[in-house]
This record gives sequence, C-alpha cells and structure tokens, in this order.
Amino acid sequence: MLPNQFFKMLSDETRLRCLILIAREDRVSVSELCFALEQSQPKISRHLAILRQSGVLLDQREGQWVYYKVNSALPGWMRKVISGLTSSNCLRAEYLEDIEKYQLAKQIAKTS
Amino acid sequence: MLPNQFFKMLSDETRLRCLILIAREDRVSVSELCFALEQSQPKISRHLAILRQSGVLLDQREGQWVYYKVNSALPGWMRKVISGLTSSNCLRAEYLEDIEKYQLAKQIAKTS
DNA sequence: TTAATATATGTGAATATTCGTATATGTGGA
DNA sequence: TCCACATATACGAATATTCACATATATTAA
Repeated sequence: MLPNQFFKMLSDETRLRCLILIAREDRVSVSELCFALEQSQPKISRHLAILRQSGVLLDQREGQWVYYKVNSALPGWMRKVISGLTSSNCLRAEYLEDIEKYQLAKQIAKTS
Repeated sequence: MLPNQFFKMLSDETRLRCLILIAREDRVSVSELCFALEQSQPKISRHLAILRQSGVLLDQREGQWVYYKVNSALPGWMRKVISGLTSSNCLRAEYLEDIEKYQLAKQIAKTS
C-alpha cells in the first residue's frame, strides 16, 4: 500500500478511533466498538471493512462475534505510525474516552 | 489539528510528494515543485495552500519566488510522522525520482 | 506605465466519500 | 425448523475532494 493510501485510511475520524482502540486493546469486537464509540453498527462495520480490505486489520469470528486486530505483518513504517498514535503523548481526550468506555463495559461484563 | 485531519493532508498523492520533497530539501519554491513533480502550477499551488492553511508548511516570498518549508513548530507526533516518511526505508521510487529531478535542476541552474 | 514572470484563486464539472436506512448473511439456541 | 442476535452489505442522497481552465495578484525590469 502506498503511503498516501494508508493515510487515507487514517483520515476518517471513525476509522482512526477504531484503529486506536483496537491497537491499544489488542482485539475488539464490532459490538464493543459500537458501544465505545457510540456509533451505529452499519457505520462501524463499513469502516472496519475498509480497514480489513486494505490489510490494516484482520478479523476472526468467534461464534456470533467478530473480533478485529491489527495485522502484525504490516510494514515497519505503518506500525510506527500506529504505535505513535497509541502512545500516550498523542492521545486526545476523545480517544481516551473510547478506551475508558470499552474497559468499563469489559469490567461490568466480567463481574455480572 | 486533530490526527485524522493531519492524515487527510497526507492522503493526497500530490500533497504528500510536495511535503516529502520539501522536508528533504529544507525549502523548495513553487516552480521547483512543478518541475520536479511534473504537475501544473495551479495544481501545485492549491495543494501548497492547503498545507499552508493547516499550518504544516510556512511560506516565505523572495522576490517573485515563494519558498515553502516545513513548520518547525509542529507538534512532536506530526514531526515524527514526517521524519518517518523522509527516512529512506519508506521512500518509494516515486519520491526518490522527485528528489533526483529537483537536485538535477538545482545543479544545472548553479553551473549555468 | 507596460510587459514578463511567478504565484494564487475563482468556477464549475467530474469524481469520491460518508451516511442513514433497509436488508442480507451468519451463528446458536429452542 | 424458527427465532433472536451479531455482523455485513446494497442503495441512494448529501457532501467533499480534485481537477482543468481562466483569471487575478504580486514582483521585477525596461
């Protein structure tokens, strides 16, 4: 993938928030993303499809759920951009809220 | 600037080629960019305007010429992305050709 | 002032992107 | 099988982007 094509993947706010949450949490399901980002399922699913078709994300079905993770075989320069995004010095309140919302839901699901 | 907005700047091939050449060569004029990238003057000028208005590039007029350079006051994470782009391991043939074309023209201009 | 050169911008057409809504597909349980 | 839930996709409307072309602005020299 050409650099400008990779950057186009990251140019949409929803796609970027998905990618950051997935990169931080290792693997996240579609419904978890919908909840954390407070976005509709078709919207999340479409953006995940774009990231999957471009090879940035990989999906793995588990029963009814589909989990997405960052493709570990990405070229070094792409991984560097992604790790730069997930390192705390760049993380905005918006992204941190997504992560907190995800972790809270995870915690509640575990204890119930 | 939000990360996804910054990535949108880099999502256009012409803008990215301009930015990489400018980052590598320190400062480049509009006409030099037109020559190196083999693109029309209005096209180059419009993309430079987008990069300038977003604060990524700074312009300095010198007589009839306007030189563009990377804004040295950019946040660290942006500078990191740009330096990642200009480091050789990511540079594609396309970008190297732009740089060679620029340097050749520079050399010819100097000796004549 | 006029001409020549360099750069910037206005305009509309073609194209691309994003979204909401509806619907299709896949999975597991009754 | 039928139903409920999770996910994916088709479709059209609204919006955004990019470009070519024409023109405006700025600078310098004559």
